Amino acid sequence: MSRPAGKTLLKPRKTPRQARSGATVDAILEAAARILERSGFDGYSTNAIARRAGVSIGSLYQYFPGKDAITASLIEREQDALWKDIAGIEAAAGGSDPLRTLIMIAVTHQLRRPALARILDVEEKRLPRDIAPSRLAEQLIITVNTYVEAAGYETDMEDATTARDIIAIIRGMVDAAGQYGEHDMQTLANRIYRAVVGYLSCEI
Amino acid sequence: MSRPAGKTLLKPRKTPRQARSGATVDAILEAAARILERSGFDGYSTNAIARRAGVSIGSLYQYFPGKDAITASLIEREQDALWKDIAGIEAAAGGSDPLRTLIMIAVTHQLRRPALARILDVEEKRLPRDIAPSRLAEQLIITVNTYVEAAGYETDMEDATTARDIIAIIRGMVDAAGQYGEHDMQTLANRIYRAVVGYLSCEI
DNA sequence: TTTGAAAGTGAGCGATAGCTCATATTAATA
DNA sequence: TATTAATATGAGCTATCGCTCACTTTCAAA
Repeated sequence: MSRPAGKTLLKPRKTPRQARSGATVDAILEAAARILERSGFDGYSTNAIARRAGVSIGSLYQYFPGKDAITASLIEREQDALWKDIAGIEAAAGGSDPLRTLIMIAVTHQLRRPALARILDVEEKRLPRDIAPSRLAEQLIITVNTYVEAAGYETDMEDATTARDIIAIIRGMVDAAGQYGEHDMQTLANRIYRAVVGYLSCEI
Repeated sequence: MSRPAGKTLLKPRKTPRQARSGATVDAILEAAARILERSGFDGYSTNAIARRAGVSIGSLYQYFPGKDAITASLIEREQDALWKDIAGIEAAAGGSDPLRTLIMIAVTHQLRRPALARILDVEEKRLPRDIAPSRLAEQLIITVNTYVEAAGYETDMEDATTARDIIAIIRGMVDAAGQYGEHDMQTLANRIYRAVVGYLSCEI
């Protein structure tokens, strides 16, 4: 329970050099994910994570400086996967509507492991600013801004209000859908698309 | 840390009969609120709550069966205040646009104590279903449905998808605004209104 | 092989959390 | 004023948590 000052580090203290240690880190992260999505914060302890990963508590602390670091790494892992998909949009030519594709990716991602995604969203907000991953948020704003302008709508590149609003709309609707156990991704994506386009078009 | 089965009660174990005990309960709730909005979950312990409330830990447990019950009561307190404002809309004639009024109320409420509101939103999702207050959600859906139909838009009263989407949009945008430290309520309310009306009007 | 670094182990420490209960105080009732 | 129910107290119990460290095992380079 002790949380001395200067202890909130994000990065693993040791970088895996051999294959087996990489597997250990993966096992720890996956164990943490499974505990979180099955029982929430109850039972989400470092000892429980190590036990479920089939790894000793000592090994866990060889790679993570603290419990929050595990959660942060987990968030980063999911965000990287999401960002990888999003970054693929540009590669896949500009044939279809990139905004629509973006929404579909967000929906797909959130509904793949809904319980985990939702609890990580919550935990991300709870984590101290200096430990929580934040790259995704900035990258997303830029990307959304680009797509919105490409679609012919005006935006304010400076304060990025429009992009932030759109992201807030998507996140809000996708989160709610996960909460209510929705599973029809197409329908959900359509509704979100309506909200976003409606917001951009509305001239009241 | 023990959390035996059957211990997750929502209601205070004892109902205050004298004035002073009512004051005790209020002091506990306000102390919990202050701790939460000032330092988040760090330091949000029953002992700390009692100390800040100027009340003994024993008194705290006379009225609350556990820590979660305090948080739940706090959420309920805020939701009741919000609902009281919303219920006042109908009383205040149907002169202006009720949807717009509803949005303004939500914005005002969230930005009055933004840190507290945001952390309670998070905690509400984290709390076990059987202990978290849920009346507001149901009431809100009905109200929003009514306003939307009064404004001339079609809705599906059964699955309440439209109402839920609108609530998700409002919550998402208001939460994000609180996160980014926005304080201009009028501007924010206008943007949310655009999103909601846009969603309702968009025919894609 | 030898050898040293990398990886892995787990008993157990210090801290603190949630919570109880025997007791004291206060306020309403007779 | 005497009685009793309501309210308040806080030392301290137990459980568990995050985490350390002295130690063993495994692997790969020499």
